[in-house]
Amino acid sequence: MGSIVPFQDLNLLPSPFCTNPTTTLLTPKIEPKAEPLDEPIHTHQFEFHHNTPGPFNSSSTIAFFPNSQNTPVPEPNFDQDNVFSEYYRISELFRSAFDKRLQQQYGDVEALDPDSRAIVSVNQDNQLSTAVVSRRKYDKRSSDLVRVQDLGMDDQKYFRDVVRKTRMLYDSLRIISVDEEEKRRGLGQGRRARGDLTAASMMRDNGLWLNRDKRIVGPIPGINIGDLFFFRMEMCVIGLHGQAQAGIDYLPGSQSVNGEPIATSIIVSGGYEDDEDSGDVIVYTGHGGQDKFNRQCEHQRLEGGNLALERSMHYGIEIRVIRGIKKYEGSVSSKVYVYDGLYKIHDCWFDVGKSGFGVYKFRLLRIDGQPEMGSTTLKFAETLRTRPLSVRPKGYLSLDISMKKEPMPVLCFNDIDNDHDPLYYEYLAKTVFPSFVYNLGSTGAGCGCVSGCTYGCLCAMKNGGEFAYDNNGSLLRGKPVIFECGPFCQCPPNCRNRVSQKGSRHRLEVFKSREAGWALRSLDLIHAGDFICEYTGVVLTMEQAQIFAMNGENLVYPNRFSAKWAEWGDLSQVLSDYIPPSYPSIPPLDFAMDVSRMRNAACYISHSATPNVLVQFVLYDHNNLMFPHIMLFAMEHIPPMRELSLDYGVADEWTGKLAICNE
DNA sequence: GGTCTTTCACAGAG
DNA sequence: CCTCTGTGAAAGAC
Repeated sequence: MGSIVPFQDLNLLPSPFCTNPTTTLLTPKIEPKAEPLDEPIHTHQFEFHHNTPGPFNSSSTIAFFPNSQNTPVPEPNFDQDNVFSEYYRISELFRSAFDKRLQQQYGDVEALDPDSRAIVSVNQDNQLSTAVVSRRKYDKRSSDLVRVQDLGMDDQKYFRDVVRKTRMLYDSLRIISVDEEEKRRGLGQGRRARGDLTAASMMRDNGLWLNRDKRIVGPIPGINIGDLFFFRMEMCVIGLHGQAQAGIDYLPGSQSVNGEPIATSIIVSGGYEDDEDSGDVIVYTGHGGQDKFNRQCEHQRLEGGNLALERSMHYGIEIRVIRGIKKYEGSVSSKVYVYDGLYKIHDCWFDVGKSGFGVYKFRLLRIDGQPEMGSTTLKFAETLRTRPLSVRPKGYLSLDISMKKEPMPVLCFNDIDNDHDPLYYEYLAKTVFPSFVYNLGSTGAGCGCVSGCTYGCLCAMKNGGEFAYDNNGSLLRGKPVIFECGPFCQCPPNCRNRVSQKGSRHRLEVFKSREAGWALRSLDLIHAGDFICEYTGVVLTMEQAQIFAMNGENLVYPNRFSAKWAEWGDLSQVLSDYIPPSYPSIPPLDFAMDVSRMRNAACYISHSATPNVLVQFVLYDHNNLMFPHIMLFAMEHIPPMRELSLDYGVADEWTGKLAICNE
């Protein structure tokens, strides 16, 4: 049995090597007008073991504070078979044991007197807890304050995947709903649809918002420092910040165990003139006292979020900080939000603001030992894009290894050793297929849209009656293969159905990292669904590939990439009657690619089981289904400077890295 | 449990 | 650039 983690001693940084995840239910049950916690709350700790696989694996420990102070705690007498795998069920169990309100709400819950500190006994078959869960509508946020820490690698991967899929669905819904709206009204007619709001409400109606069954203090599982968001609703959906507009998110006093509000996250967007933001130190202004033009017109009061921040300072509770940055290049919206990590509030005072009215101010200091702030990286990348040598005088081997074969430069950077390897390959901007590929199949079938393609054109029909991309060039729905307009079409080059054939729109950088060898990143932010680049090489038939393989060459086998395209734009989770458009089935791909002499930036992309890049097959310059182009799209918003990764679908022995790049 | 109020949105117009 | 406006939605307060 471990020890309970006192508030003051929290290890705030999940160690990647820690295999013993713990969740602490926080009940800041302090006597009214309590002094700061000089001594840890002394309690026994219960451990609740559960063996079924789930988000918390079998080594998980759930620790919690019993609800009051000094009564002796009986040693828990658990039946080891009473096991629950899902976190929320455990949460419900604790709630039923300690919360009389739940008993009033659900008469059939067998909740004991909270003061007895005994765990409610539950039927062997879990029927009680599932009954509670199914009856409970998660239309309101929970009042359980919880801290999740020390997640093991498996749990981190699990939550990262849940968050990624949720965000992917959100973005698909947002893009598709805007696209449908424009289809209905015509491009540029009237006010643009608020896809950010539509997507959020559809997901809420389907119970797909994350972390509503608990209020998380500290890090959100699956969210890393530096992660980007383009809409406030995006952060609501995953539970990073639950307010659609307000800057301070908090558990209200009316729901708190001791009646005091507790703040959990803030957004620093520059909406208050008295803010001072110097990165590690923030002077944050409380809310209130503004008129509708955001001008301070009266004194602020110590209530709501302001009081919550003060109470969080009192208890030493960490605050998530998200920064909003206006007009960042490449953003699909007017703002970019970046998660910058955890801060603690050190001071709170009432001050006279620039307006002459009284405002509350909070000095926050960033907690040490966290990864670099995402906003710092965003700013760094901004200068790197325009003047790379001013911030990095050493380390650049080339400012464009593509030698202008790509529309954007492909940089090459190494500041850790003398390896110049990427300079020695001929840069291949587009895959070239054997000539017979171009001769097979009907080559004359192009669309005749002389003044640009519209819905219903021949190429749209080939894609199941819709275009594969929206007007920003984002992938709408993944398909077995996408048919872009090509040389047989009459449409102009700016046609919306010619996204991937134009090459990368982002400044890519091949770089050497200590962990993964040569790798790839972007100096521009990449929006989820954006085209990144083609994966090029010299195409070999399988007969040729066998000879190459016998000579020890490592080849790329396109049919091995995991079929992540199927997850992109799959709306079956929110639309029960959603039937994916029917696609022509394509034959299994029967070729390999040699990248030992000619290659582009793509072959430096690292392997990951939770990748941020997906493969989508595309045809445009010929109609041979057996030989599509391998096109790469972003599966999530990728911040500048973050390493790109791809699921090569390779076996375990091929760990971490495509061997061909490190030969 | 409704209804009201507050809120560091968002996009487009001028 | 800025300011302003309409529409909008969540959630806390009462």
